[in-house]
Amino acid sequence: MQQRFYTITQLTQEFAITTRTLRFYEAQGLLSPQRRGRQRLYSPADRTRLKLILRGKRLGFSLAEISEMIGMYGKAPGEAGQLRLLMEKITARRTELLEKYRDIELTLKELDEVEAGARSRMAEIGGVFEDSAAPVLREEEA
DNA sequence: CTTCTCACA
DNA sequence: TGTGAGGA
Repeated sequence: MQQRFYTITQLTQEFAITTRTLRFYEAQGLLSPQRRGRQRLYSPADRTRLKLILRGKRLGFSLAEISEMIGMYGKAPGEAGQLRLLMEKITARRTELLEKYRDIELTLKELDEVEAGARSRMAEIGGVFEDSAAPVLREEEA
């Protein structure tokens, strides 16, 4: 293998993270770049690990979970065990998200009810809302 | 610029 | 799960 390395700043620029984040991941045991003197040198493998970490983060996994998932590389249960763990994590994460989703739906429904109450009360006292004719807009997030 | 530690949300 | 500060 040709040893091409990345410096900490190269990685921070490539992945839009800070040096402190990278060092933090290292302190948490998720990365272990080699050193040239006191400087960190990240191998292509380290870079790949970092990608995995960031992907895990996007999916909402904790660093501990991510560490658990990618950390068992070449360990006892092997790849099959690793994949099983991943499946478990995915199921758990989906359940968690669906639960939140239901909570949000409930809250939205309650907001509608409160709003309806406010509107009818306003009508009773003969007042008018500024936007009484405007449709309720709900923008989706990107 | 890099490194580290400590406090803090 | 990181950030801010301050020093080397």
